[in-house]
Amino acid sequence: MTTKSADTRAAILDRAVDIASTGGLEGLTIGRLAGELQMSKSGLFAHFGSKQELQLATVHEAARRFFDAVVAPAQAAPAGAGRLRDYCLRYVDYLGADVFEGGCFWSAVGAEVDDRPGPVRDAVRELLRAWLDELARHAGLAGVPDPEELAFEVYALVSGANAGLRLLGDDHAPERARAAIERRLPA
Amino acid sequence: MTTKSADTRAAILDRAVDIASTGGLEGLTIGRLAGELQMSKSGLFAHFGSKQELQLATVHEAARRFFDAVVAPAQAAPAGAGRLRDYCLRYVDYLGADVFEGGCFWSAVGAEVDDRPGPVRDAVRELLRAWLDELARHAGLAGVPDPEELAFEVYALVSGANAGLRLLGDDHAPERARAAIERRLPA
DNA sequence: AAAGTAATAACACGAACGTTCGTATTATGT
DNA sequence: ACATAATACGAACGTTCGTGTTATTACTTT
Repeated sequence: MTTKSADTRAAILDRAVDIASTGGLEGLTIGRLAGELQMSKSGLFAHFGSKQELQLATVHEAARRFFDAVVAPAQAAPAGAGRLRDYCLRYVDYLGADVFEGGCFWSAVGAEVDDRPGPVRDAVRELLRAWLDELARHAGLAGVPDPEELAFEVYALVSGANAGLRLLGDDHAPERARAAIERRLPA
Repeated sequence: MTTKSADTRAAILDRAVDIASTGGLEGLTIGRLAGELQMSKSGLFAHFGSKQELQLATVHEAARRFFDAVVAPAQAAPAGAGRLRDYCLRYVDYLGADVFEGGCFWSAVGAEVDDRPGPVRDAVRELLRAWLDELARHAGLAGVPDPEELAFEVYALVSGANAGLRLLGDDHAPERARAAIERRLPA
């Protein structure tokens, strides 16, 4: 059963994720969110109880989107080198796929929360680490000597491509990242 | 001649850069800055006339610090491969050198302004591009096939190391970046 | 030492922030 | 149909934001 409340909550988070991907969790204000969704601040607020809960819910919703866009579709590929390559390709492609309105959610939010201790930072950190672990796991299965080093490099290159795309307006930044990753992947 | 006003302004910007490196330009509020420096909001405000001017001055002061820590000391090395290597080493080292209180200023601020058009974003963009151009220039002198690709990769890896350091708390992230860069540099 | 200028402080403003409260409306279950 | 919960609303709270205006201190220069 899909209750009314759940629908509203989903609509709120759907918009919240895009707002946060552009303006960060700081730009995600309850007033703005309520305005865009044409509902009252208090009505919206009641769904979460606090700003922090809204932020946490937004982060987890973003993780769901990332999972659907990058992780899930790659499950068809065989574990190890194949899955690793599939992950990497989709990881780069996701930058240009408008999964989030403001580019990579994690790049936008990561730099924002890294010096702000608390549950929100912990959630972002844990989700990112889980993703890197998953990359490293399949690199390990593929026989890569230092799987964590490879996971780090892939993450850095994709994040750099997002910055190149968003900040510098360099349209072939993703292609640069793809080239670097391709050169790094096991044959 | 060093007037009183210039000294105060320098002290303000000195603190402003560190605040912005932690909380971003959004966390750099006039009230907080005035409080930490034990002066009135209006007295501080008079030095800049607007928040945007304060932000621009802060960005340029950050550029000066980066220049002093990374660019200037490398001028001793010979142009080309030598300078490129020196740049890269200092670029990585600067992450752990506490040049900014909150890690890499450009990582903190870049993701924040990338979706916010205006003079501040333009300034950050131009400064970053100048740095990448300088890296690429010496890569070109060193005979690297695709100098801009190399500059991009170095930038991505250092930015990634900052994220690893700050967000994940991974202390050997810089070493990972160093290893990747070393492997990439011309012999 | 006095006059004049530059720098800082004090105070107030409108707007937006997160949050709380009481009330009205809409769905649900009997 | 009616009772009861779930959901949304509007208004207001206290705080902080950036930005002015007006006064007072602190420096410079004669």
